[in-house]
Order: sequence, then C-alpha cells, then structure tokens
Amino acid sequence: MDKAEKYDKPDKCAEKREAIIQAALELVAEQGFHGAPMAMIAEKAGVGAGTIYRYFENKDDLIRWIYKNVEERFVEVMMQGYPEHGPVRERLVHIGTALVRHLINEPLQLRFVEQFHNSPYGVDHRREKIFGQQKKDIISELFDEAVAQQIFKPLELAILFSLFFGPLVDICRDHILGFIKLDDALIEQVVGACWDALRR
Amino acid sequence: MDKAEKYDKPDKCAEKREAIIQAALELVAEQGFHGAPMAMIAEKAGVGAGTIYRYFENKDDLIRWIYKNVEERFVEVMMQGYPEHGPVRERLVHIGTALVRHLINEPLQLRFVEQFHNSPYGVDHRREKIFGQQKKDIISELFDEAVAQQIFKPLELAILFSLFFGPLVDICRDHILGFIKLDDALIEQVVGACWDALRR
DNA sequence: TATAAAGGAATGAACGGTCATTCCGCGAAA
DNA sequence: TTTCGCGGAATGACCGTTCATTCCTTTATA
Repeated sequence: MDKAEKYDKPDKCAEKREAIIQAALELVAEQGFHGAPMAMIAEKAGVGAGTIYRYFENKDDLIRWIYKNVEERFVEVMMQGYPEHGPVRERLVHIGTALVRHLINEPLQLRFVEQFHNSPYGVDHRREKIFGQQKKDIISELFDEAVAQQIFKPLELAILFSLFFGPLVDICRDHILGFIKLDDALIEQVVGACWDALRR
Repeated sequence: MDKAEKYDKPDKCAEKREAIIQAALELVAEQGFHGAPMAMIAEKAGVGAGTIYRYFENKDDLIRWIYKNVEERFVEVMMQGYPEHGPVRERLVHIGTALVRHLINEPLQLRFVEQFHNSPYGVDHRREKIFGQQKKDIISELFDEAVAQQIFKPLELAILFSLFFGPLVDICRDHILGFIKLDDALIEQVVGACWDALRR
C-alpha cells in the first residue's frame, strides 16, 4: 500500500523536493537558522541527509531558493486585484491590507523572511534592493508617483517604505506570536495609520 | 611599560570585564551571533578564552548582561531632558529624537539589540515586555495618557509602539548601513511622520 | 512473459571543522 | 611558600558535507 502509493506517482522527485523545502521553511521559521541543521531538515522531510544535496547545492542555496520564492509570493499577493487606476490611497490600502492578510495566514513565511533579513544574507540583500534597483517595480512606482503629486511627504523611498511596511510587519509578528489579535477592522485601522505617516 | 601600566591600576579586574563586554558587543553587532565565538571575543578583548568564564557564567549570561545594559542606556537617553510637563507632542518628539540621535551615535548598540531581538531570546523578551508589564514605565504612561485624552488613535500599546518606534529603528539601521543619510532636519521630519501615524 | 543486468536516485555513517566550555599548569602577589 | 587569577590547549558535542553502498526502476535478453 505504502509502496504502491509511493511509486505510481509520476512526480515523486518534485514531491521530495517540496518536502525538503517545506521542512526547511518550518524549521527555520520556528527555530531560526541555529535550530535547523541539515540532518533535522532531512528527518522532518522524510529523506536521507545526503538527498538534500541532490536538489540543492548546499544549505545557502536551499535557504536562498526558499527566500526568493516566498518573496515572490508576497509580491503576487499584493498585486492580486491591485486597483491599478484607482487613487493613490486606494492602491496603498490594497497593498497593505493584502500583505497583512497574507502574512497572518502564512506565519511561517513571515517568520522565515524575518530570520533571513537578520542574517549575513540580509544586509547584502537590502543593499542590492535599495541600490540595485535596475527595474522599478510597481510599488516603487506608486510611491514615486505619490511623492511627485505631493500626496506623500517628500522623503526618500527607503524611508517611506520603512514608515509603511515596517509597522505592518511588526504588527503581523505580534499577531502570530499571540501578543495582539488582528481582525479586519483592526487591520484597516493600522493600514490607515501607516497611510497617515506617509501623507503630506 | 605594558606591565607597569597593566598592574598599577587598582581596577584591572573591572577593566578586563569591560574589555570582554566591549569585544562581545562589537563582534555580535558587526557579525551576528554566528560571527562571535567565545575564542574570538577573548582574543579581541586581549584575554584568554577561559578568563571570560571568571566574569560570566556562560555565553548566554554574557549576552543577556550586555543586552540589559544597552537597553537601560536607551531608556536613560530618552529620559534625559524629558519635558515631563510639556504637551504630549513635545514629549513624544523628545523621545523619538533622543533615541534616533543616540542610535546613530552608537551603531554597535543598535546592531547588537537587533541581533538579540532576532534570536531565541528575542521572542521571550518581547512576550515578557508586553505581558509582564508589572511596573508601567514613563513611556507607556505617556502613550496611555495620549490615548485617554483622545490625542492618539484608540489602539493597543503594542501597536502604537510599532507605529512609532518601528520605523525609527529601521531608519537608523539604514543610516548606519549607509543606505540613507540622516541629518537633524531629516530626523525631525521622520519623527514627525511617526507622530502623524499615532495622531487621531 | 520471465529473468537479469544496468543506471541512477537515495541513504546514512563517517569526516573535517567549529564551537562552548573545562581544566590544569604557570606565574604574580602576599 | 601558599594562594589565586589567568591562559590556552584539551574535550566533547554538533554541524555541513561527502561518498561508498544499497535499493528501485528501467531496459535488455531469451
């Protein structure tokens, strides 16, 4: 039964890979990088320790791959139903609300990203994000536009991002850890408060 | 010369202890906990590896002791010149400005605290801070008062703290890492923005 | 179809390196 | 001479990574 189930699936490789990713995501999110040795990831994923190295070059590679995917998911979520032609406030509230809703539904993703940001990778990543800026993304464009239209305070993008996203992420973490209890009304209030910080 | 200097001081023990603390603070701040092994702390402090254990029970003890002291320094700085009887806005601006000025003058302390917060200690510490709350501190009292007077939005303390302190700390980090350049005028604008987030 | 060999995926014990902590000999102070 | 702080090699635990071996699937053969 076990064996039949195991081998009649055509994509067992992809499944193993997924199991490794999920195990690593959970362990890093819940215990930090210290608490996620490769042997433990392997055990949790139900594979041998060496197997991980068939799918990922090394631990760094695994961690970066997960981060990249999680971050992409964040952007996707914020862009889903994005009111591209609405007023600035509506667009910003959409982004903030979508992000918060997603983060509290996927606590592991939030915790993982936080662990990543506070690690040797983190600084390099932020530097690249602030200075690299080869192709402006939609969110940066929205902020630039709002500054140009004198809707936002005339501050650098990095500062505006901190004012808006910083508290939202902090508050999601507090919700996940059980320190506060977010509901729809409260999310709206908090996003509104972050908007107030940006508004001229 | 070295020896003479070393032993004619009456408080050489306290000096050694200070050297250990300073070395640990610097290494953790600059490299994270991974990059601050006890042997390296000892070398940087100019003492033997075993000597650290004459002053601190173990690494945890050392780290917690440093954290406690750094945090106390933060509170001291915010309370220095605190306009106790001024209007709420003035008091809040004082706190925010004093904190930012101190953080950018003492980048190691900021980086150390951030490392601490993102570690197994961090969550427990925050939980204790939010729920423990045996004796209200002056800052909490200020926020409570502002909510009661309907100057602030009617939100929980944890949320108001995130709205105010979250961005300030983020921005100081960006300054330290060279991503932005804070000056007095900019600090005032940013603190003002955080105030706007709280204001009803 | 039945059997056997080949090929590649998976395994987990073993390796080299690092870490926190211990412990014992040394040398300064009394 | 005795005492005691100190140093740093030694210890044992742990971690990322490797690799010889095993196991499963596919292909070749009769």
